[in-house]
Amino acid sequence: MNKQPKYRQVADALRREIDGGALPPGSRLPSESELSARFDASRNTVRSGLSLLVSEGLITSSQGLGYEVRSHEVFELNASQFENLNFPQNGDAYSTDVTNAGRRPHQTFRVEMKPAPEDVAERLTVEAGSTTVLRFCHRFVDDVPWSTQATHYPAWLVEQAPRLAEPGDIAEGTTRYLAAHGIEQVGYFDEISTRMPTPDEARLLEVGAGVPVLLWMRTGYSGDRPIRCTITTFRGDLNRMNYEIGDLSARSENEPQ
Amino acid sequence: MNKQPKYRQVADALRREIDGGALPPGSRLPSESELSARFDASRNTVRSGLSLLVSEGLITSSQGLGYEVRSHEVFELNASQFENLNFPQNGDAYSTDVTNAGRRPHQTFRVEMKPAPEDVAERLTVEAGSTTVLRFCHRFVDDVPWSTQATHYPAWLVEQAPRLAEPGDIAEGTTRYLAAHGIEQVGYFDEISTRMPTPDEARLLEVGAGVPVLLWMRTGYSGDRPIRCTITTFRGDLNRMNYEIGDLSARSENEPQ
DNA sequence: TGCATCAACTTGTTCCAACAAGTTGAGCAA
DNA sequence: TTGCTCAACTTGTTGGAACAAGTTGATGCA
Repeated sequence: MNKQPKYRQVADALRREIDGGALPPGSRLPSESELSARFDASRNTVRSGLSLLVSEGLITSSQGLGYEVRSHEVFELNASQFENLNFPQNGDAYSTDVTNAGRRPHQTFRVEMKPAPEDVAERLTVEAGSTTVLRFCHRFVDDVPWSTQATHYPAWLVEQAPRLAEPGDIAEGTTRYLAAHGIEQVGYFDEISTRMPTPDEARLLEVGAGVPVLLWMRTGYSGDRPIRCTITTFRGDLNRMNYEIGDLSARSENEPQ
Repeated sequence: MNKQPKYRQVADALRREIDGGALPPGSRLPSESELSARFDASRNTVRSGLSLLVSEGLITSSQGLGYEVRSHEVFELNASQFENLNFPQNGDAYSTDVTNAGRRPHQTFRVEMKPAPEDVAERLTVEAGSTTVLRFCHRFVDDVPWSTQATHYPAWLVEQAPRLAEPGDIAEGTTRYLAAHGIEQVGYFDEISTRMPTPDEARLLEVGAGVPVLLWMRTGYSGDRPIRCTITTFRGDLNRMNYEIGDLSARSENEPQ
C-alpha cells in the first residue's frame, strides 16, 4: 500500500494542502527541518519532495527565506486583432494594453544586423545565415520581466525601407512606415509552442525552475512574400494568448473588455 | 572566476555538448559514474547537474538504461480553420490530420455528467458547480499519448440536444447535430496558456519532468450564448498550434501543405 | 536614537555510504 | 537452439554529515 517513495509522499501531501487551500498562494511552507520531523524523513528526502513541487511550478524557494506557494496572475494578450494601418504598431499595442490594465510598461530596445537562424530563415524564405535586421525588445510590466521580442526583417526589405536598420524607434510604427514604402502586410501566420526556458531566457525573464515559456512566432506577409518574422517569448506563468475566430460581435456586446 | 557551483558546471558542459551537436538527439549520455570521474565530483553532484537538464527538458533518464538526449518531433495543429457545417467535426479533424501525416490515430472516449469547474462555468456563464455534460477524449498518435480533450456543454443546451448526454459518438459530428437542433456555432474564443503538468496530466500524457503542457481553451458561441467550452491539454514537446490571420491565400499557393 | 554586530534561523552545495530496482548480455542447462 | 539464471551494469531512494551563504531580528554599543 505504501509503494510510493517517501519523497513523493511528501510532495503529494504538500500538493494536496496547496490545492486544498490550506496553503494559499503567497504563504510560506514549513522549513525543511520542520517537514523532516513531520514526515520522519531525512532533510535530503524532504528536499527531493520539495524540488518536485518547485519543478511543477507550484512553489518557489529562496535561500535564507524558505519556500513559498507561487501566486499566479495572468495577463491576457489579444493576438487575433489584425494589425493594419488603422491599428497602432506592435510596441504601441503593448504599451496601450499594459497601461489600460493599470500597470506600468517599460521596455528596452536595440537593433542589430544578424545572420538569420535556421527557423527564421525558413519562414522568411531566405538562406539560413544570410543577413537580416533584428529589432529586439525586452519588455517589463511593473518592472517585472514579461517578454522578449525579436523581429527579423529580410535584407531585400531593408533595401526598400532603410530606416528598419537604424537604431531607435520608428515613431509612426513599422507597419505604417512599411506601408508608406509600398509594403503592406495582408496577413499573418502564427505558431504557438511551449518549452522550458534556456538559461539565457531564464535570465532575461527572471523565471526560476518550473516555469515554461510561451513561444509565439508570427510571420507577416505582403502578398506572397514573407516580410517579417517575430519571435516572442513570454513568461508562461504570467501570460495567456487569446484569439477570436468567427463572429463574436454579439458576445462582445454582452461582455465588454 | 569559478563562482558557479560544480553541479551547474556539469550541467553547462553537457548542455554545450548537446547544443553543439556532440551529443545528438537520441544518443546516450555517459553514465553517472563516468561523469563523476570526468568532472571529479561525487555521484550526488553529477546527479544534481543531470536533474537540471532533465527539468529543462533536454534529456530524459530511465532506470537501468541511463540518460538520453531528448529528440523533438513536433506535430502541427491548425487551429484557425473555422469549424462549421462544411467542416468535419473536431474528432474527425484530428483523425484526418493524423492520418494525412502518415501516423496512426487512436482515441478513447467517454461521457459524464459533471459539475462545472469554476473556469468553465465562468466561460459558459452558468453557476459554478452546476451540472454540465462532459465529453472527454484521450488521444494518441502511433500509441503515444498526445492530448486530452474535455468539452463541457451547459445543461440548457443538453435539454435541446439530448444526444449530447448519451455515451458514444455522434456520427454526424456534434457541430452538425447541434445545427440540426437550431444551434449554430458562429464563432470561437480561444485562450492558450502553458504550465507544468499536474501529476494526473503527467500520467495521462506520459510526460516526464521538464515537459510543459500546452493548454487550449476554446469557448464556442451561438449568437451571444456560449454553448460549449473545450479544454485541450497537449504535450508541449510534441505540438505546435498554428493560426492564420488575414489573407494568406497568395502564400498558401506557394507553400501548399 | 541610530547603527553595527552577531546569533539563529533559513536554503544551497558537496561529499559519503548503502541498498533497491530496472536492463542487458553472457553463459549455462535442457 | 531455446530458454533460464545471474552477474554486471544502469539509475532510484534514503540516510547521514558538514559547511557555505542569504535573511532577520535581537542585542548592545556609540
